[in-house]
Amino acid sequence: MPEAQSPTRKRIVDAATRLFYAEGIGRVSVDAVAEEAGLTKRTLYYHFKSKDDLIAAYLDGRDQPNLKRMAGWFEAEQGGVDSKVEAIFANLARATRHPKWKGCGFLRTAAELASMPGHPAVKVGARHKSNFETWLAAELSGHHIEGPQALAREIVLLMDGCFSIMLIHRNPDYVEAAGRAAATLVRARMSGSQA
Amino acid sequence: MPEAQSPTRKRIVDAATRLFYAEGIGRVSVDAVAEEAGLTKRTLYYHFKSKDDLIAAYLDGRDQPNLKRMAGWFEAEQGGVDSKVEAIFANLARATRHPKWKGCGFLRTAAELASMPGHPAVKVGARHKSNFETWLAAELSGHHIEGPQALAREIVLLMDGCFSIMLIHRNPDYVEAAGRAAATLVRARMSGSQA
DNA sequence: TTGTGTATATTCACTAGTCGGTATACTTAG
DNA sequence: CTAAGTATACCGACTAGTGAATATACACAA
Repeated sequence: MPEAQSPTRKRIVDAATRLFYAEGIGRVSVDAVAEEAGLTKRTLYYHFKSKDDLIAAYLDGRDQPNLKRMAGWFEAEQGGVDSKVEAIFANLARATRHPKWKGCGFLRTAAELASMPGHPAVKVGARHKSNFETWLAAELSGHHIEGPQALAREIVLLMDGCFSIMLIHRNPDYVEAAGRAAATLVRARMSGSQA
Repeated sequence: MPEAQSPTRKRIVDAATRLFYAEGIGRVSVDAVAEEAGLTKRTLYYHFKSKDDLIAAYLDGRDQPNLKRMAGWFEAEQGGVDSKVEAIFANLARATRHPKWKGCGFLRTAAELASMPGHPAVKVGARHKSNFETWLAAELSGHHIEGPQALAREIVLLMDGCFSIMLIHRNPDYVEAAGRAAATLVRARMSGSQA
């Protein structure tokens, strides 16, 4: 029985994270992950019962870092809520320009597992996306916004639209456009506003 | 040299379409496509030079049918442009309830090929998405809408957000929410309107 | 009408390599 | 001595792609 917080386990997850994100879960073999981690496949299978298990662990490890990154962008912006939302997209547009950027790992994994809706990794992804939506709704509350939950969902849709379409067009203009649309939706729900 | 419109070639593309959409391009072998088409792998390789070539042909065959489906939904709605746009999402929400629905084939393929941005199938997908955006912008023009191109792009982002997030949550409420957001964005750009 | 050449289209059998997963044995720390 | 952890070596199944032979159909000459 392997320890949940074993350093070896962490090395495996780190290696899996690098490879799975860069190449996609279907294009990376367990052998490749083991080699990247500097150990043998048998050791990997001592710490994880299957590749599916490892995929879920990979996504689980990305949940909090991703949320903190988004929250950091949101909080760093000094303007109103609409500006804070738009700032997330502005930072995202910058991130997509990085050569190693390959979209959202959660969405890409869900796309690869579209024929297995109950896959544990998809459940981890669903939890992450819900976490983000809930966090955003909380941030939007108490700013004279009607329906912060509904607004958070609309913004999530725009953001995931960015992630997906960027893999097709590779054109950050789409992310900027999404940011403007998100700001429009925020202002449309601000009481006393007419645009 | 195989004919471009050979009936055998069509059988292969049809078989590939069924399997690739249902399982994903990475989870379907060339052998499986050949068997589904009722011929041998060697024959398949007579008509297509590689699996990548076949994947591109699969997506190319979905371009026009997909566009016509969207256009049909748009035109069938009797109300204003905002209602017509929302109708696309309403129909989409219904489509996502079908058990065989597995998201957008173009986006899923792009997600699987995220590490190969120049892949011919990704280019086919980019052309399809551009075709849709261009068609929508044309439909939005001439209805007292400011910036129909920018609006079409925002709607595309919401739609692709639906496709992606539905693979994670499998909850059609997201599609309905996207439809309402799209209608809001349309009305925000209608001259003389205050919402 | 018959025979022959040629291009298209299809099959069987195969390669060389990769896949996820495991049986077995060894090392090392308590 | 025991048990956790790691290594070597292997499994059967599957992978994309190919070599060589062959079936089919039609053009054209005798």
